[in-house]
Amino acid sequence: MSKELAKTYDPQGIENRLYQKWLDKNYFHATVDYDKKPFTIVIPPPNITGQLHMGHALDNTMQDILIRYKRMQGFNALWQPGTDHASIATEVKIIQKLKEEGLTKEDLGRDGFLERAWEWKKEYGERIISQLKKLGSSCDWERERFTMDEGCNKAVNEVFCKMYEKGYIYKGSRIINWCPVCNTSISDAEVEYEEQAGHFWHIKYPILNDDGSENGQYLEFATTRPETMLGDTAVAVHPEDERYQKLIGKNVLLPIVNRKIPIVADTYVDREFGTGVVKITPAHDPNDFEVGKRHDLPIINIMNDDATINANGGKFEGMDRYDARKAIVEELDAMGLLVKIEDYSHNVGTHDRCKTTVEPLVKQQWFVKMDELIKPARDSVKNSEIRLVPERMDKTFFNWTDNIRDWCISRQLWWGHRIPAYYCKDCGEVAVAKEMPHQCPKCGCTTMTQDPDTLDTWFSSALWPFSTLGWPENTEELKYFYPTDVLVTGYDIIFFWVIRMIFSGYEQMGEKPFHTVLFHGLIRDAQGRKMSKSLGNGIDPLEVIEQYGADALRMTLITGNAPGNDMRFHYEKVEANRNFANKIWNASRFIMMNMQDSKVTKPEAADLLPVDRFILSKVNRLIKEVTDNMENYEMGIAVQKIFDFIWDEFCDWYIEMVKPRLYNSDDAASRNAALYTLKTVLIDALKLLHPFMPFVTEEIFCTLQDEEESIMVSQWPEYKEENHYEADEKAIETIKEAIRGIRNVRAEMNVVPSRKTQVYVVTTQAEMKQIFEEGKHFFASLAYASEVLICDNRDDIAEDAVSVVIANANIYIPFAELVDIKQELERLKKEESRLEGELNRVRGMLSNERFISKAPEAKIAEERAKLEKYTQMMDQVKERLEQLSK
RNA sequence: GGGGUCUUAGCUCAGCUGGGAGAGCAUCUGCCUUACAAGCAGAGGGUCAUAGGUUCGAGCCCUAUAGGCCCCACCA
Repeated sequence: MSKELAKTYDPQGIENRLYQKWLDKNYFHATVDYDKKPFTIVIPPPNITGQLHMGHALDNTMQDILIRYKRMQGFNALWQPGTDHASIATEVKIIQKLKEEGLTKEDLGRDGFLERAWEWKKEYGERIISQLKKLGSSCDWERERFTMDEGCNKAVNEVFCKMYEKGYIYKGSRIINWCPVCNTSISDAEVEYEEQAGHFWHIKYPILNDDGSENGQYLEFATTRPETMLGDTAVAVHPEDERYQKLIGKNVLLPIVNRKIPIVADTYVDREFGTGVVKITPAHDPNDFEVGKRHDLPIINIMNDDATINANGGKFEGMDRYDARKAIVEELDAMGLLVKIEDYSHNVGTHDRCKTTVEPLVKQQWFVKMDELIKPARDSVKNSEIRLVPERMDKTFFNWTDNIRDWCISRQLWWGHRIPAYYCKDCGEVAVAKEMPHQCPKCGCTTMTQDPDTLDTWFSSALWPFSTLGWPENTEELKYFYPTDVLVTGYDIIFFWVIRMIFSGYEQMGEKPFHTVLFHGLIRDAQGRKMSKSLGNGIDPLEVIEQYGADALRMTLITGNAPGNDMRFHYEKVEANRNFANKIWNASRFIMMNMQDSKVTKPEAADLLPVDRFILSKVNRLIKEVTDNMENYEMGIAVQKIFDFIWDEFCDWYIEMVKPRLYNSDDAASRNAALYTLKTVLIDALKLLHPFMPFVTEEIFCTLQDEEESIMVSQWPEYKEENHYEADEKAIETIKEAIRGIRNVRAEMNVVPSRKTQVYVVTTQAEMKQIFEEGKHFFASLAYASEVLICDNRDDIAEDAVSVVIANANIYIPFAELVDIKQELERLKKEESRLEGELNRVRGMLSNERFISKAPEAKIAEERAKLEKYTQMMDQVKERLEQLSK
């Protein structure tokens, strides 16, 4: 009846075939169905620039685990997939490609460039999707979306117009971060600070008399950016700084430029730092910009967009910022105004994409006003409407929400959502509208032009949880699947994305976008370094899949990892998990081999032996624990338990214990009971494992029982009180302990492995007698016993027999010619001191009045039971020692 | 400057609300036992960073110290 399985598990071939089957059966597709509860995850859309990397692999494995788990639990599970246009990242890549062809984007023009971009999207968007499929991701591919598709575009325009009308979006001239290489503004979140060695130039400006003549005194200060002096419009001191009280309100002469600039007083200046004097360049420093606003200082921009000096820089016009710096320092030196140069290490802002030093510039840009919008987002986490896992991420979250600044959303790029603002050529009126107005709302002329800028790529991803469900249309999907359930992502994009989705959800939908955010960490290389292209230490998940299978990779990424923690990637771990897949494979193969010529039926309760109930009880307990762990997003713990159960409890113990019954066809009822138990437990274990290792579990499941079409639509196992067999678990644990003891002794005594030995169990306890009576046959197959005798005393057993002591029983193995009394004495002494330690601990606890009065009763009872057990064991060891010492 | 986090077996890491220290890999010993040598059986190995405190009881909670990593802020 059952099909044959190959001797070793070979993921190649199997994985692709099964994935295709799932697609063909349409299992991943979720439709609105009010009879079922929805469970929804929206994918963090991968960029169309990239290939699948380990971070994606982890992120998507976690999502797939949750989705598969919930789907098996009967939820209407929707995993909403899609890709991100990644405006700047993609644009940079396309420009690079054009450069190889000797072209610039200007050569192509805006339309030509966009055409190329869409070609890029098609090619690389498909590639990343196909890579996600290799992982086993059970996304609803029929619903695949793209951040720049028609619907998302509509959502973006809708939000932009709505927020503009409400005053949340405004255009303003403010200081922003400018990337002179990418030629665009960027948001604060895109600036990375890095420590760089630089210099501190100490410079002095001549102080002027009221009549404009130099008074011969100087004001000294230090700067890391001397070239910006061309745009200085003041120097500032602290208002309470006694040294400079008299100078406040006077002027200094800006050298080279020969401009008279005032000395202003502002609390921004730190009196303790340097000379307590700061040059103020409102156009090129965010802090100076603020000072300038307070004192109504002119803003003199001295730089072009490519970071060369502009006409305001006089003779330095056209020079690069660093060349100008050199020239200006030289000139100041020649004028005697350079006091000294110090080495100085400071943080320099760089663009996270291209690592170019950003230039703060004052420009007209579009902004989102954040102070009001952020409130519901902050409250949602504060009052646990949205739960961050792990909890510590709350602090990171609040750190951002409490210090938020307005979000610069316009980008001087072509690839992205074009800003829906239109300008009248004649009167300059600005009209923000979803469609280009045919005429100017103010002067009525018909020449309106659209704002050339595009939006920050995160503007559209912020809308992702609802735009993908059809918003702004009021779709059935939106009503049914929104709010979504869990968002799974890396902690590195909490500011870029998570926070922005949350406030967008509240603002646009009036409701949170998800109730839980499950964070994961970074995957590092074996040395703990970040995987990066420049280091060349990246590991390609597709190669790992190719070599070891997707299941092994998925296990590797989940095992032994807690939410939000970084992890290192070791091939040894992948290998161990590949071996695990093979282990299950072979265990299943073994079971199927034995089922081949018999029809397995549900046995009578009386036919189940204690060992059967033991494993049924164990798997029942496992079901409960794993389900609890899954509910708490403790995937690493859950999968570890499944791993241990399958390998240790099921394979190494249960299967070994029932082998004799399988080989003995005389007792058909017992054989059937064993087979039934094997099959039942295996199926439950496979189900629990399926979300983690979808392929191998599916292949076995389908081979094992032809009637079921797929494990992924089977039902998640449930804990059942009637499957809990406390006494049988205890009995089999006792037998296991005895077997381990005998094996241990045999190994230590170097008994020839194949040599059979007699085993005597001495106990006067009725309960123990029964346990051993029922379990004595296990000693033959698992502990090389030729014969097991259960007796009340050791009178008839050879004096030099070796003993194994377990609670309430003493096991003797006579090794007449082998045993070394001295060695055995040593062993027993070791055991004695171990028990001594345990007894001391337990007695200490129980004799502590405060423990008795304060500890929970269950704990006290537990310790009392231990005391009894250890006391008995100790008595036996002592008795044994006495006999041997005679 | 502010915040977070880590320090547990040789290595990489688990350890959920405090109640007798775990896994994988590596090492050592013995086994090709008819599911699996990608395997089986056995063993060694840890004052859980340090010092205090809370508690009947601390790897876990609190404080301080040392070292590592990360995030935010950016005193020119």
